[in-house]
Amino acid sequence: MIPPLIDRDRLAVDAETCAERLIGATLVRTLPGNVRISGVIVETEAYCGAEDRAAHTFEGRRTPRNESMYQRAGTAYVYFTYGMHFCMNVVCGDEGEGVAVLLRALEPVEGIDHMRAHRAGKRDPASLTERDLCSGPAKLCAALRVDRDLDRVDLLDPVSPLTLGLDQAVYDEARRGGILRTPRIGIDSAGEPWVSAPLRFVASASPFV
DNA sequence: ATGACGATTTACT
DNA sequence: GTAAATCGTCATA
Repeated sequence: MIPPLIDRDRLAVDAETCAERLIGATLVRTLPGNVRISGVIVETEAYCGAEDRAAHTFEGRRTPRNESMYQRAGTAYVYFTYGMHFCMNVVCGDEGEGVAVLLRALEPVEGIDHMRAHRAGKRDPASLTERDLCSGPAKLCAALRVDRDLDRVDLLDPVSPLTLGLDQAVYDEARRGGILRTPRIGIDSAGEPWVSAPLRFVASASPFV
């Protein structure tokens, strides 16, 4: 079924609140040929803007790359890293604030065979377990074929090729086991207090992280 | 113009 | 556990 879009007001809050709130929401990718690929968000990280040493917008840095992070809540911020991977964020807060939530893992729902094909690359698609399809920020982008073309897309516009939905039953089920908070991953050079700040959120019951 | 460095993943020892 | 892959971006000059 098609989940209704999330309300923009629900996203126009601080990154920490938004990151917690996005656990259980559904990310939907639409490809040419009526192909739908979707999954439920089970792991997120908050990036808190100018004050956050680990954020791309630290000290108000504004460049062509991170421009979309300053757009209104509900905008996608997709960036290229390590010369080979894409990662995606959901912009939150107020327009011009530069705060966002990194999506780190999904529970695959629709288009699982397409995910396999997109993630396999040179490998045998059948060798990938379902748990391995979207369990990482760059993995989920590969699985849903999210790349730089989707940077700056409005995730709350129903005609966008990438949207954010909220099905109440799915949402509740994903959050049933509770939500765990831990420090963020891969930001070791950011220094304290940011390295140990508990800004990563995980659906504790999920095997898909 | 140049160089250092990633909000990572994968394969290999 | 360790290391390679791989290149756009950004700060410095």
